[in-house]
This record gives sequence, structure tokens and C-alpha cells, in this order.
Amino acid sequence: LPKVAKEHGEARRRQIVDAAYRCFARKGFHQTTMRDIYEEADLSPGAVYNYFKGKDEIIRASFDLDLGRSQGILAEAMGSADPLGALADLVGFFFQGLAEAAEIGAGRVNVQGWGEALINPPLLQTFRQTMGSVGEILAQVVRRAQQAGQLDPDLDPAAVSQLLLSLYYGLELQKALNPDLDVGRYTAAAKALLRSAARHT
Amino acid sequence: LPKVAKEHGEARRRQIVDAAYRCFARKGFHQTTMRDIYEEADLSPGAVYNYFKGKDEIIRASFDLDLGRSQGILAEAMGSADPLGALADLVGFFFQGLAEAAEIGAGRVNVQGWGEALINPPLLQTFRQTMGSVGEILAQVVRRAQQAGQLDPDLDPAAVSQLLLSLYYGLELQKALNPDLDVGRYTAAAKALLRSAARHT
Amino acid sequence: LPKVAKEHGEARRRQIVDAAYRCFARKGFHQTTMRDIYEEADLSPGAVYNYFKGKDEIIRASFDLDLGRSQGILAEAMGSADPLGALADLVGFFFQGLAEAAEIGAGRVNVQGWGEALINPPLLQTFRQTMGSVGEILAQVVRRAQQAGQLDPDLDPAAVSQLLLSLYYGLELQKALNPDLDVGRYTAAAKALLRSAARHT
Amino acid sequence: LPKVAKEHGEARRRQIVDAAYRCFARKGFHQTTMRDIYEEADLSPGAVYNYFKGKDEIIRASFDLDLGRSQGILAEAMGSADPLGALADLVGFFFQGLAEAAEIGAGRVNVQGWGEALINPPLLQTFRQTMGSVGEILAQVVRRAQQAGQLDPDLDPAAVSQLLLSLYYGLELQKALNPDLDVGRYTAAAKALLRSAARHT
DNA sequence: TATGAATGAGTATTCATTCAT
DNA sequence: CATGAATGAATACTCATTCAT
Repeated sequence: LPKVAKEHGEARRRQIVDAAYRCFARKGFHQTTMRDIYEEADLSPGAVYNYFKGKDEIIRASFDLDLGRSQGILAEAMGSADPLGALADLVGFFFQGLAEAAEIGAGRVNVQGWGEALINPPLLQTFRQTMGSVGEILAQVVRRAQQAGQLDPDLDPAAVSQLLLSLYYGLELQKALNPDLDVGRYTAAAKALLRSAARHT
Repeated sequence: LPKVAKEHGEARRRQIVDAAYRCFARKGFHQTTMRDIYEEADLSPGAVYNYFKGKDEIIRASFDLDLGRSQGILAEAMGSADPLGALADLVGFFFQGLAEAAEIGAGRVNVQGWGEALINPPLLQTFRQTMGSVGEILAQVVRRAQQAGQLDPDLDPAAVSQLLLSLYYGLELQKALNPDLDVGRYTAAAKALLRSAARHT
Repeated sequence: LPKVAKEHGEARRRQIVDAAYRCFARKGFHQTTMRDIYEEADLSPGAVYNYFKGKDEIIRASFDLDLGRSQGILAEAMGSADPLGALADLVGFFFQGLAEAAEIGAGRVNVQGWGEALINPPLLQTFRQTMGSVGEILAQVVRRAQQAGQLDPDLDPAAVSQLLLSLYYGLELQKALNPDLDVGRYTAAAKALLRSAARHT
Repeated sequence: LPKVAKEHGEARRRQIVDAAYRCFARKGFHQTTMRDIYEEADLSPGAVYNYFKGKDEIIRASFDLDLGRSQGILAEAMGSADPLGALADLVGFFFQGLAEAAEIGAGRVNVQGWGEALINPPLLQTFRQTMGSVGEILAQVVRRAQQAGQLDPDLDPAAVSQLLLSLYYGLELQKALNPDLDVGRYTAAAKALLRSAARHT
């Protein structure tokens, strides 16, 4: 029974967060009212409050996403024998993921989330953590690429990792503001750039 | 005297927008109340409404910034005899500008502005216009660099220009979320990357 | 149980409209604030808005009155074998009703309602509908009185019906502006006038 | 000089009241803002306040109309050798006057004025005075018609005078709510009614 | 747990009026 | 007298949250 109850609770939370997510993508966090959320979720106001303390918690929950799917490819990249190639793979994987996630409005929610994070400390933590850990992994891969002689050893691994993050976030932003943007061409250019950065021996 | 009146009006509008800007940087657009704004501006509520129709107009006015200062260097870059070098200069100029603007909270306001633009059509226009025109200039410079043999002619100029924009916006984002970020190192890495992309003849 | 909920809702709406009505009689529509209304109704502001979209809807609801009580006597008049006598009865009934309604301030609200209707289209519809349908019934009774030889067949039934409406509205107005007015004497004179209009055969 | 000044002042007051009147006819007293008034009058806000203490005074001034034009015919009626005929003439004169005044929106302003008077004591006085003095004159004419054997001596003169006022105000109301109303037919019916009330000797 | 009526602090905005120039 | 920028009290309405059922 407790297990069933727990599963039920998880399902309800998911139902609420999903509904909220759709609202957020459409109207933004602060234009979305609790009413929007519980109507989109087909629930009563009280029901929502049985699962979340308030709107803020729902916003935060919208970003407690499974970095899980990405974890695998990131770990793989760190261990790859061809670090530079792994970076290119990451670019392909993440940029393409962006294009797919755009369909559920993820880009719209994320871009708004950045702004929200600036005035919402707990959310800021979430974002910094994600960016921080991914950034460290990227820096590590860059470092390994340097050790493998694939990249100029004078490059600043941390800064390069930030550049790579910028290519990702910048794409997410530009794609959100202009959905017509062609992710494929963008990705191709990014890979070309990466290739050209390879050490010419 | 109409001229005096006009100047006075402009000054007041500036006073209000500046006050609002500080509030926005601190608390976000929607957490900032009109009261916050007119108190920060040391005005009465009515006074603010004499110059702006409402909050929305103030938000929009906060982004009607003078692209003017940048116009010069962009034009110069387009005409430069060393397009690739000009690109590096642009990177230096704009990234450094970002660091300076951070002091007045511009980064914080801009990042929030992106999110706002997604649910605020007039603001979206403003952003798309800015990004569009700067993007075209960059693409043009890239094209000229290719013609000058400085860059691989197979590169997609539009996509490269988007990458460059990403480096800029991504920096603005990362700097806003983490003010400790070292813009100098980031800029150096970007320039190194650009150099490595130069055609090796 | 939906039925209970519906009854509850109706009761609340009534409670609000009644409270508003008292305020309107006292201070007029536009001098009455929503605060006046929800305090008079002993409710919170939000509660009022759960039942009415806004002040305008409350004003309109104040005039969605049951023409029901009158419907009976009007129908009866239309079918009466003594149409002229029926008209006199209507005069007695309605003018007396006016005197009674004055106690709840109905006259005051109605007089203000006429003015409001001039600048409030939906309300205008309400008034025109009521006046129109009552007017048609009166014209019909007049016509029947003419056919029965009780009234001069040369009289314009529609115009006579307008005269009768004027006697009613004019009384409501004069009584509202001067509560001392003696409705009994006014009614007696109206009946005498009606009698004198009877065809002298 | 003082005379010129006074004339100037009067002209300005008239200019303001006329402008206000147009606004009132259009939007009602309380929907009309002082801004509406001084813009319609092509004046500055301060200018208006140089001639009127405030909005309320302008409203009141809108009803301080020249009963003058009517005074003549009323006096004449009181002295007429054919009082009943005089009553019919009054009906013709005033009802027709209503039709003409409708063009400047007088009906709309008056109907709204009745409602306003109910919550505006000084205005109430104005209305009661006008109605009272006209009513007394009418009662007097009725009394003289009775003495002349033209009307049943059992009729209540005061009540009959109220009925006559009702025919007037009721017409004004119905015409305001329904501008299509045919004043000619209404007047004809009123005169016919009056004729039928004449004593049949 | 679920419901949804009720709460009430909070917010944007208006507008009659003033007064320094 | 004229101007019109400034004032600020007042107002309609919202919406996150609660709690009795």
C-alpha cells in the first residue's frame, strides 16, 4: 500500500509539473497562475497544494530534470580514447537534443528559467550546479585532448569549456527567439570550428 | 518653449527608465511593482504615467538602447582590409563591453529580457531585430574573410555568425549567473579559437 | 451535490445584488465602490468576484428583475372583456406597485438606471426590451378597447401606449425626486383621465 | 475694462459648459473626466479651474438653463381666456421643443441629470424648483379651466398638473432611450386625450 | 486525500485638483 | 489670466493560498 501510494503521489506530481511546464512555455512563470496550472492538470486547487508547497516549488520542480540521459554520454566522453572526437559527438548529441526538446517548449522554459534564476536563489543553485558539473566534465575532456596532443596545450581548458557551453546556450536562446533557425547548419559549423581547432601537427 | 519642454520630457523619461532598470536588475520585471519604480525614481505614481502608458511600455523602453555606440565598430569591421582581425577586434570590444555593462546590471536585465521576449511580442521584435542586423553584419565580415582567403570558403557564413553570437550571449548568460566568471580568460580563449580557424596556407 | 452548490451560488448572487442595490439607491452606480458593495454584503472582495465578473455585471444584474409578477396581470388585461376597465386596473396595480417599491429604493435605482442605460449599451437593451414588450401589450389592450367601442377608433394605439408609459415613468421620476408626492391622488387623476377618454356614446 | 473682462469671463464659462455638455451627453457625468472637458473646450486644465471650482460646479451649471424662453408662453397660458386651449398649446410647444433639443443631446443630459439629482443635493434643488414652479403654473391653468367650465371641477388640479409633467418627462425619457420615437404622433395623442377630457356639456 | 468557496493583501492605474512659472 | 507638470488618494480587480466539508 505505501508503495502504491508513493507511486500515485509521484504520478500526480508529474501530472502537475507537466501541466505547469506547458503553461510556463506558453505564458511564462509569472503570467501563469495557479489556476492555469490546476485547470491544465484537471485538478482542484487544493489537490495541487497536497503535492507542492506553492508555485515556487512547482517552478523549481520544472528544472529538476533528469540530467540522467546525458550522464551516460558525458561519462563516456570523459573516458574516450579520442577526446576531440568525443567533443564533436557531444556537440552533435546535445545540439540535436535541443532541437528535439524544442517541441515540448523546453527551450522557451529554459530561457525563461535563466532569467528567473537571477531572482530566485534556489533556482540559481540548480542552474549553476548543472552548468558547473557539465562545465567541469567538458574541461576535463579538453584537458585530455590536450594531453593526447589533439589540442593546443596552451588553451585554457576552463575557458574553452565555457565557450562550448556558450555554443549550447546561445543556440538554445537563438532557437527559442527564432524557431526557424537551422540547427543542422549550426551544428555543422560548430563541428567544423572544432575540427579547425585541432592541433596541426 | 517647446524645446525646453521636450528636453525636460526626455530627461524625465530617462530618469524613469533608469530607475526601472535598477529595479529590473534587482527583482525582475514582474516582481518589480510600479511602486518600486516611482519610488526609486523619486516621483509620484501619476508622474510616471505622464511619461509612460504603463509598465509594459517601461519594460520595452528599457531595451530601446542605443545600438549607436556599437554601430561604429561594426561598420568599421565590415570595411576592414583584415576581416579576420576585425572579427577578433569585435570579440574583444563586445566581450569587454559586456564586462563593463555588468556593473549597471545590464547582463541581468538582458538575460531576463530574453525570457520576457518569449511572451512579449513587441519585445521579441526588438531582440530579433538587434540579433538579426548584428548577425548579418557578422556574416558579411565572415564572407569577406573567406574572400580574402582568411577563412575556409566551405564554412557557412550565416551559421558562423550564429556561433559568434552564441559566444556573446553565452558569455552574457554565464557571467550573469556567475559574476565571478573571468571575462578576460574567456575572451582570450575565443580569440585563440578564432585564430585557429584561420586558413592554414 | 451540484444542486446544493447551485442554490448556494444563487443565494450568494442574490446577497450581493441586494447589497449593491442598497448602495446604488443611496449613492448611485458610480459613487458606489466595489468596497461599498462587498462590505455591505459582508463578504471579501474576492468572494464578490467569484460570482460577478465586475461592477458592470452587478449593475446589469440589478435590473434583471422578475417582470414575472407583472406578467400575470398584463396577460389578464390583454384577454379581458372590458379592456378599458383593464387599463384602469393596470394603472392602479402598477402605480401602487411603484409606491411600494419606493420603500426599497427601487425608484431611485430605476431613475439612475435610465441615465446609466444611455451610456451602457447592455443596460439599454434591458430597458428597451421591458418598455417595448409592455408597450406592445398596452397598445394591444388599447386596440381591443377601440374594437369594443370603448375608445375612439381614431386614437393611435401605439402613441396612447406611450402616453400610458409616460404616466408611469413620470410618476416614478416625480416620486423619486419628491417622495412626498401623493401617489393615491396621482392615480385617481389618471383613472379619471382614462374614464373621460372613454367614448361618449 | 471690467465690463469687457466680465463678458470675456461669461464667454469662457459658456465655452466650458458647452464643451462639458457635449461630453456629458456622450459619456455621462462620471465617465466624463475633467480632461475630456478641457480638451473638448480647447483649454488647459488650469483655465477651467479659473472659472469653475470643480467638476460639480460644471455639472450644476449645465442645468442652470434659461427657463426664460419658456417663461413667456407659460405666463401667456396662465392669462389665456381659453385655458384648455392654452394647455394644448403648451403641450405642442414643449413636446416639440423636446424634439428640437434632442439634437444637442439635451434629452440625454437631462435623463442623466435626474439620476444625478438623486445623489447630488444642489442639483436636486434645481430640478425640484423647475418642476415645482412649472407644476404650479400648470395647476393654475387647470384651475382656471375648471372655473371656465372647460374641465370637470372634481379633478385634482395638482394631480393633473403632475400627469401633464409626466407626459413631458416620460416623452423625454422614451425619446432618449429610443430616438426613433415619433414625437408628432405622441403629441397628437396627448392633445386628443386632452380634448377628450374637456367637459361635455 | 479531494474539493472549491472564501480570503485579503497586493497591484496597476486613474483623475480631480493644485501651483510654480 | 494661462499653462501643464506634478500630485497622491482612491479604486477595480487579481490570485496565491487556506480550510471546512
